[in-house]
Amino acid sequence: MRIGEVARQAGVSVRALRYYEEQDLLQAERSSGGQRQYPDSAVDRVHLIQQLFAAGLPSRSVREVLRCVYSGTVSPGLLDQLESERARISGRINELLAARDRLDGVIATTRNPPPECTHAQALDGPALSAAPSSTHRPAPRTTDR
Amino acid sequence: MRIGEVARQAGVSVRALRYYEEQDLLQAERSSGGQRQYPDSAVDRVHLIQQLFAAGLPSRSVREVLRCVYSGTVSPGLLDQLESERARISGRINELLAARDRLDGVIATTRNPPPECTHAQALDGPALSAAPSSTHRPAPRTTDR
DNA sequence: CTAAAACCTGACGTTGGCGTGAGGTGCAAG
DNA sequence: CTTGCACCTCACGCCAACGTCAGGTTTTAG
Repeated sequence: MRIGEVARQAGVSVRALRYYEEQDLLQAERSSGGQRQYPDSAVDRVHLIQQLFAAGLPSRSVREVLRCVYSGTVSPGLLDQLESERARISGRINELLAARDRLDGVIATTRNPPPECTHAQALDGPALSAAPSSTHRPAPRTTDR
Repeated sequence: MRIGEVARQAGVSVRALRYYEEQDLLQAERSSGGQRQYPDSAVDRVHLIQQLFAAGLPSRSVREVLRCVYSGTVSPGLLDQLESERARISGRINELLAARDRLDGVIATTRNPPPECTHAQALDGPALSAAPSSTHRPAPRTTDR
């Protein structure tokens, strides 16, 4: 399989695949003419890479995870690193949930403005239902299992 | 209130506050000597800005949201834009949930490697329980309400 | 055999939210 | 007055995952 086909099947750009090789995330054989040759499994591997990138892992971490998954060897300290990555992801999810709730408040306010805003404009504080609380959110619902 | 105090209370850098002004997200009066003067409400406003940035909104969108929230005026098309931002956030959350599940699979495999990997190394496909499916994930649980 | 895809290797550009000096000013205290 | 800290305005640096152009080679279709 050549690079263009892998790119199509995996839904990424050719440039991305070359970048993955440069970052040592995805190896390829070379044909006599110097062109990259991939096994079919490369497509799945690229999917995994994409998901890990989507999770916000840096390429260094992705590299280690890939080594672990595809070789069965466990480098020391990797587990701790994975756990901390997991924690970061959970934290990020909670951030996004909070932000989405906040945005929902704004949307609701926008959709039907409350009477207190119909006549009074340019309040110097946010008196809308989007309600920025003074110090700290109560951390409504978490997602950490 | 001067810039350093706002920065401390809001937990951001002075540089960030100046950047917000440059991006027209946070205005400030100036003292006779040219120093920025903020009302107390600026701290909450900065919190809101931070949350919107955390949600991945670009500064242009943040600017519009702020105008809406703090003035009560609804610019045309803003609602659609907010909805699409919300959708993006939800999509991002689902990506992260999927990635976290994937990572959990890797972690489980790492913690106690399955027998099939104890003797066979260098499988050309991922036969581990992290299990990259061939084409498309079934989109397990969504978070869009 | 030839033209057109598809591929190759550099190498520079992009994007955003700031970090980080450099070099100068405002302001309250001693 | 002068020390010293907080503040000011440029303006370049950064990081990551590629996009993109340039200029040349390999492979494939006819």
